[in-house]
Amino acid sequence: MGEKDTFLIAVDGVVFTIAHHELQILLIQRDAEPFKGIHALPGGFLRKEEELEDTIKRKLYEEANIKDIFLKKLHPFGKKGRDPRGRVITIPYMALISSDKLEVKPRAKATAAGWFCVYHLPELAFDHKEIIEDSLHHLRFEVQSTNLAYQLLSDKFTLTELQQAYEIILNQKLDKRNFRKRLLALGIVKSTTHYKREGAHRPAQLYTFKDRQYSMLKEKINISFS
Amino acid sequence: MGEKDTFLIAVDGVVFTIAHHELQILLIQRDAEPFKGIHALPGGFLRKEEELEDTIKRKLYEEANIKDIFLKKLHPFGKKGRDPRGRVITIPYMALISSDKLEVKPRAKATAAGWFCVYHLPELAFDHKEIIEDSLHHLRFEVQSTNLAYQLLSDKFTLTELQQAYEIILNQKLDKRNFRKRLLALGIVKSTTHYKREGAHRPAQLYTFKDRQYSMLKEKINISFS
DNA sequence: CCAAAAGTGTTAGTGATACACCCATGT
DNA sequence: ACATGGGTGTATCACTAACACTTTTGG
Repeated sequence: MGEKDTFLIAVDGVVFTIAHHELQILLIQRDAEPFKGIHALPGGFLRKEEELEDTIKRKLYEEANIKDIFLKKLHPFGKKGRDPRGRVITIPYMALISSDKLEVKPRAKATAAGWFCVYHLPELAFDHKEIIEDSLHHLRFEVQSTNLAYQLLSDKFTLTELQQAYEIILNQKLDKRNFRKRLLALGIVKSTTHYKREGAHRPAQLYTFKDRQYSMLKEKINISFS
Repeated sequence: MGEKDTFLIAVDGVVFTIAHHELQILLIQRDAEPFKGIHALPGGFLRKEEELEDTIKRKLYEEANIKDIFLKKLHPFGKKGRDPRGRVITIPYMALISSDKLEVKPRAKATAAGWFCVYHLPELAFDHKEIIEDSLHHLRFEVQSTNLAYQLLSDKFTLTELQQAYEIILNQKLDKRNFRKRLLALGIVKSTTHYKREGAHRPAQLYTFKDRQYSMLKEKINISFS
């Protein structure tokens, strides 16, 4: 077992949030070569004693002050030329966070972290653009086949807020009546007795997710043959 | 960049085929510790100058004489205790091969390779059982949302053969008439002017895939809200 | 003429889409 | 009273699911 090649392993976080009616992603600005000054996904190298998830948690905390976040491992990127320093295999983690849990004050090393609209990304280091695109597809898929959206909203929310979240992620308008019918039919939200009153209009009823636990919607992913 | 930890990276092939009316998977028998004599997925360690895909291709060729195979990268497994020799991150590749392209005569190192029904697997080394389960889910999903099945059949085939392939993968009976309607509606196969005659019954028309190129079926993966 | 697999259509039900008006509130 | 966003129902259409008999061949 001694004569085998070994490699650096990185993890990268593709952290999505919704803010200012935009689907945003967290980027840091690199403070060292290569790509110094260029934006990149937060992440870092795996350490010997660490689990993969712990690495990404540690880096998200260090670089963006984010804790307790939903993470989903995606498939690795490992092409030879992807890091000019040498061979690095990176494992992306897709993550979602509610914007009201946010308080991204970059800590310590002060690599300026910031949120960027996914449709207007700056130039990116490494193959991070590709990684982000992959994650975005994944996010869109997940949001339609799981109850993942609960990660993006606070405990209580109006159906309009939820609809907007879906619209922003999928980047398309949805029909209000059909959206509500569908949600209730799927049984992923339930109404509360509380109302949100603000502005000169009828107060909106507040809803919660029945289940704040990642779960599959009934197997709707089916090209059924019978 | 010098003081970072480095790791062994393995790739494992989860190679499916259909034979004898079973969904089978390729396993080798380990010829060294750990897990000597126990069955495991074919695979090996990434080398410095190699792309990930080249490693898995090389190992599949060495260990099972398989070439030119469809490969899909899945998410990595990297828990600390998964390999008793030390930390290894493994990247599984799901693969599919038509059983008539097969001629698995284990080469050189003569690690006895063989095909096993996925529902009757022997004891497996490492976390390979978990990896196989993940791949199987993936396979079932892909087969319903892409034209991937073309990998499993020879150039010309009868619709009954194709249906059996689906039934075996999904592990459920399908309705003949609905299956055919659906396939033709999706436009993934087309008829040829040839027939397969065998046995004392009406000859079956032979079909081919319109497109022997991995492609998505029309985005049927949709919990639609509008 | 018998056995064996191929081939083919219709109906009922369910879910998707499209669409427009009244409601409750603050100012 | 008016402006603002909240809330609701119905009709059509498309797709899914269930189901049984006739055809062609070899022996």
